[in-house]
Amino acid sequence: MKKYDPKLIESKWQKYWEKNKTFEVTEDESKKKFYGLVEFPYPSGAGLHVGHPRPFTAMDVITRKKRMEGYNVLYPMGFDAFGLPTENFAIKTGRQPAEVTAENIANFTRQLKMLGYGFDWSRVVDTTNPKYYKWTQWIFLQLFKHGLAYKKAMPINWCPSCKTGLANEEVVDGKCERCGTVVEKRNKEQWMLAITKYADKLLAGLKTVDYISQARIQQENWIGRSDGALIKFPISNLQFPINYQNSNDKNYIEVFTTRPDTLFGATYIVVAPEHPLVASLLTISNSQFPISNKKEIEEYIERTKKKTDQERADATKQKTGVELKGLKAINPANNEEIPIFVADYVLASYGTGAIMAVPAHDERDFEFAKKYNLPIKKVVAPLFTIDVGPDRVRNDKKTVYRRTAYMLIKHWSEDKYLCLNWPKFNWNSGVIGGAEGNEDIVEAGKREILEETGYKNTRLLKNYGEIHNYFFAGHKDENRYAYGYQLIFQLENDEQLSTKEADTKNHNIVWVEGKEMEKFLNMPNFLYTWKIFQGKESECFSGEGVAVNSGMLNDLQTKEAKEKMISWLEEKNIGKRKVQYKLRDWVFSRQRYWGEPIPLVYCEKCKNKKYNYIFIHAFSNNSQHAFMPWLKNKLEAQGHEVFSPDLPNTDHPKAMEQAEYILDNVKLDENTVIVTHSHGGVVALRLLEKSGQKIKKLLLVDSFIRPEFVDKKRPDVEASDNYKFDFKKIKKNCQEFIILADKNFAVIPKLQSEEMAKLFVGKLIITEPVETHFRAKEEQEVLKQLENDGWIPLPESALPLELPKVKNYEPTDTGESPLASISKWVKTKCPVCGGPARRETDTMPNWAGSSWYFLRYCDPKNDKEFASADKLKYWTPVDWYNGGMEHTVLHLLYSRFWNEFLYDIGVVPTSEPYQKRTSHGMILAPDGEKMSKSRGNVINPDEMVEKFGTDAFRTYIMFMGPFDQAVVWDTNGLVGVRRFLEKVWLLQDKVVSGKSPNFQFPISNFQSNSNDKISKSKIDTLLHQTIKKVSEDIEAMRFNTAISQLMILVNEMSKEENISLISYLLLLQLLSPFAPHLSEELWHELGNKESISKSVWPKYDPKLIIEDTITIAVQINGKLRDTFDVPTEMTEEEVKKLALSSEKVQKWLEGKEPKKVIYVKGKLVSIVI
RNA sequence: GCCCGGAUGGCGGAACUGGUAGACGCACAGGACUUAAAAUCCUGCGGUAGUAAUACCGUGCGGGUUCGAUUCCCGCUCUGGGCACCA
Repeated sequence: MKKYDPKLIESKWQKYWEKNKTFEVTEDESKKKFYGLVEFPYPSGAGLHVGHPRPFTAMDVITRKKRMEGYNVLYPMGFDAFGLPTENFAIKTGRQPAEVTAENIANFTRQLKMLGYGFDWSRVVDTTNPKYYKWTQWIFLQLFKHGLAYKKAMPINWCPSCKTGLANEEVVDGKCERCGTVVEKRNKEQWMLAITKYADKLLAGLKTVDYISQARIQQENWIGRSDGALIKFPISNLQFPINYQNSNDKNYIEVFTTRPDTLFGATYIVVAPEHPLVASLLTISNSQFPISNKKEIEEYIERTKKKTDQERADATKQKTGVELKGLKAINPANNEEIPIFVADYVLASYGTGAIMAVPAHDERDFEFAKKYNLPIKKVVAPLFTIDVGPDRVRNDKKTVYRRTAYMLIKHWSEDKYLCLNWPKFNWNSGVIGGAEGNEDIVEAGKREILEETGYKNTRLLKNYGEIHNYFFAGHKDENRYAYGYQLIFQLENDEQLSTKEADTKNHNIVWVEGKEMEKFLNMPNFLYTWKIFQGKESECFSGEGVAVNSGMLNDLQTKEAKEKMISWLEEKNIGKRKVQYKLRDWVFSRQRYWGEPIPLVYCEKCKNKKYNYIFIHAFSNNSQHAFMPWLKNKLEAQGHEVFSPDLPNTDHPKAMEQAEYILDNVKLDENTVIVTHSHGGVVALRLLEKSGQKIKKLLLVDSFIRPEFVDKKRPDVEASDNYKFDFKKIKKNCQEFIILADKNFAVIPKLQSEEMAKLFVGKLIITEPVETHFRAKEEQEVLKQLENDGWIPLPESALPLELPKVKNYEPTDTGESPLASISKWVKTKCPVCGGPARRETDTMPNWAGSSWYFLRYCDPKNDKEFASADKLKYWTPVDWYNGGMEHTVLHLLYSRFWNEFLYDIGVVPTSEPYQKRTSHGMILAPDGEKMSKSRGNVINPDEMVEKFGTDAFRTYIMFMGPFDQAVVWDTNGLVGVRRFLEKVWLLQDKVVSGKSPNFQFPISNFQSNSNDKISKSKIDTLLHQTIKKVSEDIEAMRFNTAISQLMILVNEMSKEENISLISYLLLLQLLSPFAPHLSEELWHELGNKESISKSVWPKYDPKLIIEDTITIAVQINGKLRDTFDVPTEMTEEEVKKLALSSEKVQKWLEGKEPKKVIYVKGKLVSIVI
């Protein structure tokens, strides 16, 4: 027998697989597909470290097994190569990033091939290859054309010393990583992607996929849906008249709150330092608006600029803020005037950037209010409803409502408290007293103390406000709903009535030491009050309860109170229901060189171009309320022509008649833009069909193509047309279609809008209008869709827009992208008008290329599309995606967003890209730290493979520890795995039938019932148990226990004289996903001609895995006292009898009868004495 | 600070759904083989007491539920990941 020489056999089989294209796949409809995906690596200069192979090996094991199970397996690999580290390295060494990247990819490829993975190398992708990023840019253009990309001023990190923008990573403790200067925020116009428009879809989609719960929960939290309300707080002392009905944005502050039920408790307003109100107040002259502390505010804002969002949200730090002195708001619930603060604990990026502060019921507001001495008004009382035990509320008893004082009474000098013990009801409480009629609750309390305990002189220490209690009062045989008040008293002295005079028939008076109180009190409300008094529970109550001191909301529980408040706000038009997401739009610009150029140009001429607008209004409109007069005014002010006719017969319209009316009165040309509303859409379609003249744009505002409405009540509209259109002709006559739909689909059904978008290949915008069905009010979205900001997308034929090769690509000192200084590249022609234009100089973030790479793998060489529909249909969705914990939020969410969008525009077949998601834990360096070049603790796999061989390395990586947890690298551990493989190698000597040329391959039907009947020996049982365990463990990613089971099997086999060929071949198959080279070698050595990867994965025989005897444990009072073996089929009675008769058990029983004997089948007998 | 995980011998870890804690591997100790070493094989290996049988303690800490808790509940400590321009 040869010696086990990994180097020799590993390179031999790697060449064999490559030559035979063992792992290359094509679409094969006859087979079930399996798409296994791992996150493609960032090819850094340091090369692969031992952390990389963990997920790659795991998925290699899974896909090798799937392949043997008959699946058509796609397991691809690629490189995510744009990014900061390469760029910085290239700058430092004066080289080209492209050059460095190519080298790194070559090195990574060599290392990956060395590790023997079953990748389909013919499909490799590289995000920096123009043939790849052509499609990244193409997808961006689709996003842009569908209104999901927009420019917005966003703060960037700015180092005033280096004069460059910095990535968050380059900012350490608020200072520049390079020079240590304090980093500032600077505003810069950036491209944003409107991922927030997909918030609800991304949230809903999570319910349809199989993600590890951590990933799902993290994503849900990141999207962060909260249900609440927007509420307008009028500013009381500006000159504008306050009128809710016509309020405009100058005289109110709008807040978002999740607790509209606490509006009566809002005692001040806080706006974020970046809130537009603050800036506008500061620019307005002092004489007009008396802000007396303008300077203080300016200084405060200056200070917050230097903080990160994280520092600002840090609840441990003291909250700071400044009042806008001279300005007041009005709480619309009670018309009280309240102050307004600027404070940085409110973030501009969430909600409206302003909050109503309810210090009694929000911890942050509470802390702030304490610090600045602001009023705290309690409007929610905790509610304790007893629903278990003897005091539970009884449905068959009447409920009596009472005002009640719940009192804790401190001794006059010592730390002890006057308490009551109620023997009949098993209550331990403070003193309880009911109030009579309108009696003051504190007076009532004092009176009751006197009556019940006899103490005369009491002084109120604290009043913690209301607490409600709902329970069954046994002594009165009725349910009690107590409007409780939490009062803390102190006795002034020991002056007391004689006990006879006091009423003590139901309770005993007890003095309880302070430190015993928590144990003593057994009524939940008293315990709660005690904890507040001790400072163990916050006085601020942020939970749900019952509304109090809240006018019409009083007595309602939080849920109902919220609803009622929202209805009231909507009715009065001072607020409305609002779903708010924590998710923010995606900052898509980078001021860097090494990224995909954004394929847009800016054209001043196109921006200023004037258009001829035609407005086509709806059914039953007339000149009294003509179509969108506000829009006409705005567009005319910008210099456009607007034709907004009163159409004939609007009450009984005929679409064709109206279309002809327009054609008679206005001329269409290439600069014509038509805006329609509702029925106007039908008219516009007839117009386009008839005219034959090509126009610029058609904006369909909540329009339709069939007379089907949500309320189904418009006979005149149904009769207005036959609704048969020549869509081809219509499409040809208009360059651009925009469909604007009402999110609530209250008039026009959703399906119609979606259908139109598809028919016209148009941009579908779904938005929530100010007024349902976009009736008469000013709508920002309508204007936005008409305005031209001068950004022109490159035509598809101009893609890829390649990165220019330049010497100097360092960050500039203006904060602009390095590309901005290359004037040859920046200056270009407008693809629309041919005039001079300038290119966008920002590049895309690294996330872009990785947001869709899994789609490209399906069809990596296609130069007509990003991937063909057929191939996508066959391979997607990814069946199993494994990646790092560190990617469970951003990368996963971004790529889900892109895929969801591509699905919406009809170019990918599934809305969710990944069917299943798992995560691996990190491999830490031997020092327990993250491996990184800068720490100098990187372990290189080259070295390990050299020393131990690829198979040992792979097997060890899988054996190290639980796959989803972090593990520390330990090279010593490799020794054991190498020994294990040696053992497997040596076993070939024990194979009995030797090489058997007559053997039938494949060996899929090697079951106990085959001709080669395996007698049920100990080894066979173990072998089949191993088949079961390894199969199940691989599926559940419990690789470590799969391998330990193989070790157990091999150890047992080594003890045998002989082993059968069948057993050995089965062992090799089970081992092959982990150690493919060794298995392949031995497999062929024993006479097989085909690769082991083409053999059929073994199945276990259920009859063979059952053991003949089982061990039963005997516990006495939970402690193990004996064990014995019994035949598997023994009955419960027999086992119990056997257990009781055991000598050891008899000894522990000492002749006593056991109280209880519990039998757990096949496991143990538990005896209770 | 907020969100999501983790903690078991000298070390990596195992333990199905609440049922014999420490499988498997490393390290270590003793022995066999060998002139010797390496390799290999055998034995032992949580702690304390005891020659032993055995007993008690033991899964980060403090409580609780249970016949029985590494596993469930409450309250902490330490630690890993993420926090929107690292990938």
